[in-house]
Amino acid sequence: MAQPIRLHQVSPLKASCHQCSLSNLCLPLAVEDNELYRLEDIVQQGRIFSRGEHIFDQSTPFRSCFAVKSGAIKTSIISENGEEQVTGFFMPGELVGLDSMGSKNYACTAKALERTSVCEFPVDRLEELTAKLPDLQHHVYHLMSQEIQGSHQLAMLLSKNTAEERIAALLLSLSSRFHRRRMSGTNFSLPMARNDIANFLGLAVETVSRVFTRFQNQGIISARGREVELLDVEALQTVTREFSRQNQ
Amino acid sequence: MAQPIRLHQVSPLKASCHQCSLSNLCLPLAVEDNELYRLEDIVQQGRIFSRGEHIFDQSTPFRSCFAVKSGAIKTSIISENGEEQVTGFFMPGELVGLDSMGSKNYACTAKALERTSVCEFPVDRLEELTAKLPDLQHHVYHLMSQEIQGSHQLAMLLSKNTAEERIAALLLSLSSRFHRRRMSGTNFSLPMARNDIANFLGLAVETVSRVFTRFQNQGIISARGREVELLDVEALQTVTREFSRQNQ
DNA sequence: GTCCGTTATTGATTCATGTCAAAGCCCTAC
DNA sequence: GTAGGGCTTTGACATGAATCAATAACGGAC
Repeated sequence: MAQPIRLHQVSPLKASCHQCSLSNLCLPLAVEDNELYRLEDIVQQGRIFSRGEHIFDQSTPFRSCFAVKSGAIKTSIISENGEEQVTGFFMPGELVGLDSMGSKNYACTAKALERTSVCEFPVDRLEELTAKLPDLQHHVYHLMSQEIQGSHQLAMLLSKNTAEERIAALLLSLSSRFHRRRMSGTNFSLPMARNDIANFLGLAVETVSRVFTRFQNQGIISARGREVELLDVEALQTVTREFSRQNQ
Repeated sequence: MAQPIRLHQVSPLKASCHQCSLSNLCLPLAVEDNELYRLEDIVQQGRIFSRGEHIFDQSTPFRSCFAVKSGAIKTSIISENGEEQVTGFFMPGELVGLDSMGSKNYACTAKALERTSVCEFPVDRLEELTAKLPDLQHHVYHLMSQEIQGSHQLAMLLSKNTAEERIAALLLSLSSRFHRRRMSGTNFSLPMARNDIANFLGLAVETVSRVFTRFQNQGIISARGREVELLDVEALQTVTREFSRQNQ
């Protein structure tokens, strides 16, 4: 279908959502094709962060949300006494920073787990745009509610489930997120270290390590470092009995 | 200051945010006086629920958010295998249902902990209104992000803190929420049963009970059933070292 | 006021997971 | 290619909180 020609040229600083392979996962998902230029107007092509770099931290004034384009990000909160709690992992197509909406500073710290590129959505402009595009507003509400639900699901996992159940749940969650991007859901490489997994799931690193080897001995998975293969998804689902709804 | 007379009469079904004592905590907080009638236009005076009644559950189609007017509500998610996880307690002035925004059904079950009255905000109309009132939209984003943050804080509490720390944190959170309503922050009655506290904090009831008596023996609190007095807030804060930021 | 079901407390024991300690592995940088 | 530091694994042991079990207190209904 021929699109009417728009006078909005793609500048080097502007992202082209039209051409982005993640447009069916990211915000463009909720914007009509003929309105997409409005989103492109406000998006800024973010820079590339190398592994370990901070995208922002809890002392940064909150300006923007970030969509992951490639790579992966972990977010965590750090308490007064310096303890860290990993609150999430963000993969391509996912939006980081929603937990800070309406706050003065970011509510968490975001760190690139690997070489990562992002698109930046300045919130003041995003809020203007969501007021104009009801579908987009609805979608942002939806994304935020998803994040609340995911976090509640995590709380449930933390308070009710064993180490094995937690890890099975995480593996399945990652699996479905890879799958959504049309990548293998059974053969992938973990973007995060054991340490991050442990912290996220409220476990000691040693426990994570032990569960991985246990799963391996049972033939459920096969793992070498960050390389993982899910050999028996059924078995993992049996272990879990929950967390399934976390990603829609 | 004289307000221009509005032709919007207060019908029995409509709430009067103007006269509501909670207007400085609830949504009216983010609406200019001269726009308040718009909010009143969409609010429905909800009915009164008696203790134990469901406001909605996970099979109810999502239609509305509810503001607590009096009483208290607990929300929880119930997993496939029937396990319950209490996800929050809502006191007067607080908004229930944000975790379901954009979903087909409610994401949780809401139950009145005591005789409770609510105001109802149908979401379709609320979304229309937030598109028209930028401040209100901003506030809703803010409330949702607060809920994400609170839930992350809970996850941290669950994964990093001892039973004593969790309970101290909850007591302080309740204290500050009572205080915000200009009620005593040191002398109040818990709206929820020990069981709900236990479930929320990922503990066994027995543990909650034991910690209560321990705190009592240490002279930190004094408790008789649901009646609680905080005798040494400092001590509680020392126990906690976190969770403080949970309520703004 | 009294009865009965629910909720709370207290005690004894068990167990999953944390902690401490020590190798081993891998990956990067020189 | 090799050296170094950071991750990861594995083992031994300690422990906080769960579980099981029983009693006690409460609170609503009649």
